[in-house]
Amino acid sequence: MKSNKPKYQQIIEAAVKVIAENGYHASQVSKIAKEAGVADGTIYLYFKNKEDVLVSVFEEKMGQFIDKIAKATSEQANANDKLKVLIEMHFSQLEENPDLAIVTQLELRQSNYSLRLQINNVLKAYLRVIDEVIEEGMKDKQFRSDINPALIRQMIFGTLDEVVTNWVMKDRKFTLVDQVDEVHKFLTNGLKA
Amino acid sequence: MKSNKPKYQQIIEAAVKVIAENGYHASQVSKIAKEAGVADGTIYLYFKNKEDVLVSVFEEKMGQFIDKIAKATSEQANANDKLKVLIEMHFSQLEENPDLAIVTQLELRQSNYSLRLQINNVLKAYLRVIDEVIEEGMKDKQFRSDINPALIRQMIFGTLDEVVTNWVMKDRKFTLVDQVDEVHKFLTNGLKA
Amino acid sequence: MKSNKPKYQQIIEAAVKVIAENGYHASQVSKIAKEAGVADGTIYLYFKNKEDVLVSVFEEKMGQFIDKIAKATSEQANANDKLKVLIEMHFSQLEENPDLAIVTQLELRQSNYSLRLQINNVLKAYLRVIDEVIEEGMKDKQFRSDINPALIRQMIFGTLDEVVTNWVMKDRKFTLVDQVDEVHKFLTNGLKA
Amino acid sequence: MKSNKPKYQQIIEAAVKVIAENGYHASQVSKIAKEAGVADGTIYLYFKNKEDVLVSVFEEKMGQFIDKIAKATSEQANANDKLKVLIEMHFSQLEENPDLAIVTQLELRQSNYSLRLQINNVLKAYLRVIDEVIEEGMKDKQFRSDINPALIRQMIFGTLDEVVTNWVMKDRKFTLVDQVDEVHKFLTNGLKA
DNA sequence: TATGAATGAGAATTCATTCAT
DNA sequence: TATGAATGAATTCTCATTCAT
Repeated sequence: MKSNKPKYQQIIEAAVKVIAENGYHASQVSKIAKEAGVADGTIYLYFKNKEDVLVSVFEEKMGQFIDKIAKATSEQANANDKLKVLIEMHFSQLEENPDLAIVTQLELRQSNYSLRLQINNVLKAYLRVIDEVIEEGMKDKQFRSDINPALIRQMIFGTLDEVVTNWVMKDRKFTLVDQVDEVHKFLTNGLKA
Repeated sequence: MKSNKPKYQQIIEAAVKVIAENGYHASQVSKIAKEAGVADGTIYLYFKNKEDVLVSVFEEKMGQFIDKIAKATSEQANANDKLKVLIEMHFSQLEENPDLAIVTQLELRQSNYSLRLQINNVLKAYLRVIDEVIEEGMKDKQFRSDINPALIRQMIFGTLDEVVTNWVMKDRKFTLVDQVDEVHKFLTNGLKA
Repeated sequence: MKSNKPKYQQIIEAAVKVIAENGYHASQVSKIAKEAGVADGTIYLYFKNKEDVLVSVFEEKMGQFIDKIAKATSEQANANDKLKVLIEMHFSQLEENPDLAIVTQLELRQSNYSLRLQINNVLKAYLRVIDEVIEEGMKDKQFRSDINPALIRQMIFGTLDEVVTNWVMKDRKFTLVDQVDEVHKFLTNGLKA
Repeated sequence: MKSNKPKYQQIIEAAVKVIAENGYHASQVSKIAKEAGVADGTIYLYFKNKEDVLVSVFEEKMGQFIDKIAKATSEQANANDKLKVLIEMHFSQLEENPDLAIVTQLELRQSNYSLRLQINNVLKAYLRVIDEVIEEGMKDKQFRSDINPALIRQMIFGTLDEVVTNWVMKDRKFTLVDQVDEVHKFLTNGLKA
């Protein structure tokens, strides 16, 4: 967390709301400022520029998202259970924060290359959590030993990401957490020794 | 294919090249026109607006992409083999067309919501191909019967898409088709009866 | 002259008028465009940016100013007469174009360093004309031989420039060309052998 | 001198330094406050607004500049000697204070019309000193009697000012006081009876 | 006196699209 | 069909100034 100043958090929350409601390209700085209840110029006391606001939204929100998942998996005894909790937490956290889901799955992906790179950088922490689960599964023989961990991690992340994106694009008409078991079964079957 | 007029194709090809080289946001209509060797205004004789150019790029290129995959899978005898060929074709086609891969995996995703919807519409044809493979696999007992086909389709597509995106973002430093066997094994294991 | 396109000249003339009437800092691009009867964007078809408009104003107008003085001095037989004509032309041209006088003596001097450098570059042509008169005067013994030509040139230019600036700042309440004889006498006395 | 309060002087000195180092347009109030070691708001306890700071810089510094020249000329016995001392003092004071020279010759001239008027007002005291020398020279027949004193004063000031500006713009690569004799000779020759 | 966080007005520039030729 | 000059709407960021403390 970059700052505990209340205005910093206000602006972050306002940005999520404005982007979720208006879409990436219609989210002007002035709109975010108004939603946050501050003057346009105040944004620039807390952020370098507009891109910095967007990156910070991702850092703050995904940071918490990832921390919770990392904590929850660490409390599980084996790789299969860890993977189960990871899927559960991934789905439930986004299901509980529809605005955040819209922002991360749809809107922020419309950003330019520079922002995409910074977003990917934040995601690395999540990919490492997945990597650790895979490693543990291989060591404990829950997963096959002939897998390419990096490729598997891409497939796990791609699977989860696509399911969530689909759910958002279908206007969240089905329940995400209800899919956990089947997704988990698919992934563990794909991996089992 | 919307049109066989040579200028129509010229503009499509120019758009792919310009977007791959400059990125989505730096691909102005005037740049595409110049690359295509026509005047700016001429673009509007063949396309309704800029978005229509981009949608058409996706339609033309993904249309061919999907047709080839549909044809190849139809020539295979069972679901497992069909899935194998689908992965092979998905990877090999994009590996052979790096410009197209950059455009579809990275650049066109920066587009606005309206364009994304139209892109998804084009993708439906591909998703139907995947659906047919899944159905056949279930019917022939190669795949489990307790799966949710729609969810499985999302996971398969998400897996392939993420692997390709990763390959593009890593500047295509590894060989995509070398991953086919492992991806196929992962998916069929996840699905097998 | 950079261009003969009519719009180019329209914009130059509009800029002179707008700057003379509103002052440097209140001369927005949109105001110049409106005065020129073109759209804001049209300015950018003919000029790289706002600074380029201002530099071009100076280049065009001072270019003509200097050309006329160079031609007139070349038609005089000796250094004293050349200096006389130079002063006459310097004063009369600005007296006949009050807007231009305001722009060159007051407004464009408020510009930033980059523009000032480019303005100085244009002025070099004028300084060379003065230098040639000084050289001829020294060669023909009309002027003393113990002078530092560069210093003398600065003093001549400084003298003329200050007199004109004063005239502009005093709202042009006296007649500039009436001062020619006395200025000429002062300068030639200061220089005579 | 408006004030003897130490902070007033601190701010004046800071403004000269900041403007000399950063240029007029990059000299924000906050930068001057930081250099002076005070808070932004403190500036407004001592000055009405930013323009007032800049005017005060000119008043303070040029006030001292002019006082010294007035005192030095008053100690000379005749107009020619007074003019000599005036030139000497004009050049030497600016040569000894390069920051001040940059500020008065280049940076403050980029200011708006209102500030220029106030600067000219300060300069009037200097112009009166020049006027007195001219009057004395005419009365004592060292200078011609057929001159227009106001015009001559403009030419003298223009000459000195242009020479100093040139010296500053050429990055002070030559020695200003070495030019005193030639400038003096040029001016007195131009004026002598 | 002194602080410094907050304010909010203001302007250059881009580029998709049009339309007279 | 084809051209390309012209259009004009739309938005980020800076910085002088204020005022509650």
